[in-house]
Amino acid sequence: MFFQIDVNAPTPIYEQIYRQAKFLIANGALAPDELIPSVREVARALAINPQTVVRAYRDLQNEGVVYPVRGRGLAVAENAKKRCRDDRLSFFESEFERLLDEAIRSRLTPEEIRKTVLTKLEKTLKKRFA
Amino acid sequence: MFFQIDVNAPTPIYEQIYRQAKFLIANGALAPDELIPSVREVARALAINPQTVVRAYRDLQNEGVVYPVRGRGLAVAENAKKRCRDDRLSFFESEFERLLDEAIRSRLTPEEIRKTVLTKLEKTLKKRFA
Amino acid sequence: MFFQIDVNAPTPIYEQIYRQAKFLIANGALAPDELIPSVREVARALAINPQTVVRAYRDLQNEGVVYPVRGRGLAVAENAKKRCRDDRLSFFESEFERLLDEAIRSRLTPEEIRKTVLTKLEKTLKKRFA
Amino acid sequence: MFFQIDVNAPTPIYEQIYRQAKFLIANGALAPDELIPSVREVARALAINPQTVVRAYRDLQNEGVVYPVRGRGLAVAENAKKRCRDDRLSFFESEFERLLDEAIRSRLTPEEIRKTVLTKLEKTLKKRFA
DNA sequence: GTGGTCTAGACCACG
DNA sequence: GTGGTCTAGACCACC
Repeated sequence: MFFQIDVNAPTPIYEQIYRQAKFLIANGALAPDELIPSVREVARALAINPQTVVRAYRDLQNEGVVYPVRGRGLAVAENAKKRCRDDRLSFFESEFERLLDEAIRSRLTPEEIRKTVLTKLEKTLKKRFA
Repeated sequence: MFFQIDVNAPTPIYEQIYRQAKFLIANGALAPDELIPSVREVARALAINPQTVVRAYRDLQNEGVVYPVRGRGLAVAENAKKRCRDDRLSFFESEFERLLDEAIRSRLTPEEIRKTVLTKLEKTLKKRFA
Repeated sequence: MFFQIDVNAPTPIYEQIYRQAKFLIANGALAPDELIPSVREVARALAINPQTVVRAYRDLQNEGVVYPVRGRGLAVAENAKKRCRDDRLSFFESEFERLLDEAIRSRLTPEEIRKTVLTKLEKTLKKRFA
Repeated sequence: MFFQIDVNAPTPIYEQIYRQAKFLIANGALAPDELIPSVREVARALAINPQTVVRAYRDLQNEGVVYPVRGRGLAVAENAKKRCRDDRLSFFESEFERLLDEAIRSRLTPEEIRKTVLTKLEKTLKKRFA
């Protein structure tokens, strides 16, 4: 299945789906005019309520990333790839920035922050991409 | 005022106060047996609901970091400094780890993650500690 | 081809076909006892699902506007012309009325409504019948 | 109560609320930084399911027309008035245009269209604003 | 089969 | 008290 969700993550499930869909489009894994997996299919595969998927797909539609094909499903918009590409890192980047801001407000020193980030980063990447 | 909060941050206000109090204790800015600022004082200074401060202070009490002094307020516990020191980086570290996890689930490549983190890190530290 | 549909319009495709068929009959473009275009022909010409055409033709049959000719298709009923004539403007009229109702509920003033309608009306007619 | 809905209208209830909220903001009936009626309040007053109101309010938030005030409700954004003003007539205008387009596709003549619109317009305005 | 809307009710976080 | 999320299930329109 396309989507990998973590029901225990603080990020809402619908948002995880929403973001991953955009990433898949950016990657080209979902091509323009191609139908994305149906609401029911995703709900079944992830063992979640269809409404949760509906919510994610509605947000994608509101952004113009996908468009409805009557009676068939939702398809990737022509111009979606470029737009999703632009969003690609900005999610991650802005969340990382917020994290740094709060660390600074909490009086962590630049050295502490830098050391923690660099250590954790390499350790995690090593472990997850070993 | 001791605390610097950001009402627009996704982190609840009460948690921002809770964390910063612990950091201040770890730093020694709030010494053992010293009274911490009163609920009213904090609420007025930050222009927030007193209940929010109450909630933060309750969490601190539940952890044994502060203890009530009848009629006078809340004071820093004797053994609090050591305990807060241990927590010092763990908040930041664990949140950064969750962020990395989601980035990986979202199919960002190690290179993209590393580049984004390093760039943003230095840029932010430079700007905020210039 | 007789029918002109807009797959992006909010009006269902089958209803667009249904209405246009009735208008064509009212106009005399489709005469009594004349065969209307076959389901396959229409579906192919408009590049739509044959079931959609079937649905439109079923509605026409249910109203008695067309009748089946075994092995040949659907033909226009004798008394259809008069009946279609009566429906001619009522679709448009009733939809326009609903539109006005919602505009009023949305607090648009009579002046705003009148001005918008008159301007748009003349502009559109001019452009489309130039 | 602020909102007037028609449960029998083809327009979804949540969209009726969404639109009327924008109109009220454009009118100044809902001022910047003022709290809009709560989800529960609206649901009770209109005798509809709170989720339906939630849906409308979420759309307003996504557009940046209202913003959440933690624990208190949703407030009108500073720049919302201008934006809503711009949208004010465009809903009505674009729907009217779609209606005209379909009338033309249905082979109504310019004269028929003009006569129907003008008659219905004056009759409705007279009746509703008598 | 598809998505869209609505209802009903639960639980949570926040102030 | 507020909004946010999720579940469960119904009914509809469309193809």
